[in-house]
Amino acid sequence: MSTDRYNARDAEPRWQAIWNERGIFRTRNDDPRPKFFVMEMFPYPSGRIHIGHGRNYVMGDVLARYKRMQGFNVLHPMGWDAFGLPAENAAIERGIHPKSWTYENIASMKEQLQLLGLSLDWNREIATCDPSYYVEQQRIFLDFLEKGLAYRKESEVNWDPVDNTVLANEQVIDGRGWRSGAVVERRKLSQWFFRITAFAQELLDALDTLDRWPDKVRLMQRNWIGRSEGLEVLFELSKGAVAAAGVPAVKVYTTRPDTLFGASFLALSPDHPLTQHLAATRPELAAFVADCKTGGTSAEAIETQEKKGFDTGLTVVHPLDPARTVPVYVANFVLMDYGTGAIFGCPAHDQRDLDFARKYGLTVTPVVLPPGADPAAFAVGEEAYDGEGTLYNSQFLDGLSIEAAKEQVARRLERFRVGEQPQGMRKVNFRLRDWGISRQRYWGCPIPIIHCPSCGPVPVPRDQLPVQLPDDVTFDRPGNPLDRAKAWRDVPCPKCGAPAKRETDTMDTFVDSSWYYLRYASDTVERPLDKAAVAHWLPVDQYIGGIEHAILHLLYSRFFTRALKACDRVNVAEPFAGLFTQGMIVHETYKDQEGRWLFPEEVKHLGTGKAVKIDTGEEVVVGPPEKMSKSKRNVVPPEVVADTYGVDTARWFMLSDTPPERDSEWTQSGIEGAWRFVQRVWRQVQEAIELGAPKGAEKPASFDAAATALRRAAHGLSHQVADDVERLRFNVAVAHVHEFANAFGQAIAAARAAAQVPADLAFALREAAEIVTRVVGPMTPHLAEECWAALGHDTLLAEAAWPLAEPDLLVENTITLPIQINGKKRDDIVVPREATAAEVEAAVLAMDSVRKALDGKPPKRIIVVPQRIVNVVA
RNA sequence: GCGGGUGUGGCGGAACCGGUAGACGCGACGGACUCAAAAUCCGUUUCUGGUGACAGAGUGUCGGUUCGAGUCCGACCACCCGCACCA
Repeated sequence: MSTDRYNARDAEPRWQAIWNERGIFRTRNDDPRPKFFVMEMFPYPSGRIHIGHGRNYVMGDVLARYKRMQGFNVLHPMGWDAFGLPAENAAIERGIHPKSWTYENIASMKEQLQLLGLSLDWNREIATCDPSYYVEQQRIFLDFLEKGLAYRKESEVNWDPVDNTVLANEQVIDGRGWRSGAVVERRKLSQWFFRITAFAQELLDALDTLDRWPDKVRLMQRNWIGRSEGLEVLFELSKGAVAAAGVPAVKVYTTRPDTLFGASFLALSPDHPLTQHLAATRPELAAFVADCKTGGTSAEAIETQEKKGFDTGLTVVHPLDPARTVPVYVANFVLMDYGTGAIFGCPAHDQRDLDFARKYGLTVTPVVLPPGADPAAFAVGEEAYDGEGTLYNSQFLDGLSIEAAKEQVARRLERFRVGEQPQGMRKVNFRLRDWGISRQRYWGCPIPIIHCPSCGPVPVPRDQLPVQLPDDVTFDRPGNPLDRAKAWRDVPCPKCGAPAKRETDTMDTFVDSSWYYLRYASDTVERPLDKAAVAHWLPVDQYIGGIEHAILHLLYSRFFTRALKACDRVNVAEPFAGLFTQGMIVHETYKDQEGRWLFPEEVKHLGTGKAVKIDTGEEVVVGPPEKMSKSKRNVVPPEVVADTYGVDTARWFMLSDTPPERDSEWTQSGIEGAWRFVQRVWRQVQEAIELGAPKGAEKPASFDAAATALRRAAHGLSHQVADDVERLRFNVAVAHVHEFANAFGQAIAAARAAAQVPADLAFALREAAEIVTRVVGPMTPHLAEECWAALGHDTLLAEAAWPLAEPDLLVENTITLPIQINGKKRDDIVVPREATAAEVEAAVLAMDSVRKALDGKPPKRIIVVPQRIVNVVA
């Protein structure tokens, strides 16, 4: 018996060097084979990576290697999402220039990634902070500008009044600036926007075509786009109020016109023109509006703040009942950029309106009666009723369903006139807002615009692109260094030549990641966005990344391809045909008695669930598994795993046990189990070489039961693992390989026990070794190369074909059916595969156990599900 | 606050379209090999009762549909993710 261990530390670098030398993962655009484009979401170069980062790259790599074996021309690229806030924070905190910080991180992360043995085409590597990348992004911006897909408008930012700087949402903590601690204000700035709303309907409709996306992601996008059909309704101001308001009517948007008779107030956004008009002469309202401006701009901050209102004293006339008037409030929860910036409140049927009405003592009139409720007794307490029902308390709507009432109200108000306008207008609204891309920061793609006092914003002429970031900047003061970079900023207007200033805002980093997959398609720097290459490679066949990008990144990318298509730059609308969202790797956390975080390598587990610090023996507090993070020290560096067990072990472990879409826990015992299995595969292949037939031996004419069982197991393995990998069920693929190894082990033991190995078994052993080596190839590629070479091949396994299963070996001739009596399993029966339901029924009724259960009586019912189950109802 | 998800043995999890719950692995226990150990191999391992054959219970909780529910429906509980300037 060969007792040699598989030496990963020797084999892994050796095979990686050979793959590199032969350039086998380099992809050519003119390769005639069918294409397969697989990519993982590119990383932000934050520093060192930990093993938690590796999971999605390994999953993508398994698929890439598998598809290569299936004969595809695979594109599997990698790049760096290299612009962003952390680089500037490093500059502020440690005085390192964002550029050198970023490129140093890229260098070390690249080294770590290469360690994982990923079959990437590094020739197509990109970094979004590189001018050769962002020059094209600036061209795209100008294309969008020409097509009206980019424009400028006012929009609010988080403003830190002490540091005099704009804050990101994550820099606002409990409504205060993270560095200054000052209460944050919302302040308006003129900013650039991409008109994603122009595609709102199309982005919504096309979700139905994305059948290889998770349903939950499509649902999240659908809700985010938030299409609603409603009615815009004009509320005329009461006679005495028109003068004060300066306008004859207020327009509100509602999706529930059926509840109009339940209206008890109108609420205006603090930013509504009428609010602004009134506040100009009423200091107490101005103060209320100013108060509404404190706190962050995030939806979470706005929606969780206390609901507050201000009674303007004005009233409006009810559109369907001129005898009634309704008070007008200003409320902090009404958003100016959704609908018309004004709503009517129907407290009985909307929880937020109800809370507001209770707080300010407004009437609550139910107008929708739940099915079966008594109209005399039904009342709304602390919970609004938003279910189905019948209209009442609503004059001409009484007795109608909600849908019918909506229709009646719309028809009637469309006929009414307020001045020249119809009082009601049907309107489709989207929750989706245009995408604000301006960032008041240095480390991002410069927006190629020059602001001229007389010509306004002027595009930078295309022959002057890229507008490169100046290197000579300082981070010693808060604010955007580009505002202070005079030599860079002050330029003549391209139109009139007068002194002008560059746009100092840079682009949102989501812009960078909205088209990088298109850049990968091109194999030349000269044409970073190459229409023909995009037509060849897109859509991405399989995109793999975290669920945290379910909405923004993926929606922005879907918008980008459409916008680029409108500019005639590409021909593809949907960028990602297949999407997979993988879970994170989590790890236990450890704290010593003083509450300091400890690294896993400082801790030793005792059998009892307790753990101690290795050097002191002090007991350690073991916390639940959490996302790996530097701050909690629950990280495992890939180098350490590679040095101790080898990369293939780490890859195998990452694919094992946990379904890939779920969070997976990294454990020491798990990695040791993976290491044992890697060794087991190696040993079994060695033994099969020793006991089996030589390479190229002739196939025997027949196989006995033992040899056939092994052949069934091996051929079944290749069939099942292919299916598992296609469906990205890597944990099940791993289980199938384990199952095979158990069968392989028995066959090897049988061969070893025989005086002389029979020819059919010898052939089957050899065949099994050849099959399992190729099947594990995508998952443990270095081990597989080593086995492949040991089997006598002088080709690379990475370039071998997937083993084709013989169909005859995949079907069983007999089937074991479970027998249930009254839904409980009581027995089994073995029947021929092609037995009819009637034959099965007869056989079942003849069984002792069934006869006993029936006790001489005929069964009430008997259900035979062919090839599945039999249920006898006694 | 709004939107989305997850929940199965001691642990990670499997179970296809409603059809044998617990595949496979980890851990634990027992055995073989060994002078011994490591490594390896074999066996047992959901819970309760029983020496045993076996019986009963069991997929977060409560209820429903069905011949049959981890799977479908309703209500609830716990935890996780996103919310437009983190990436």
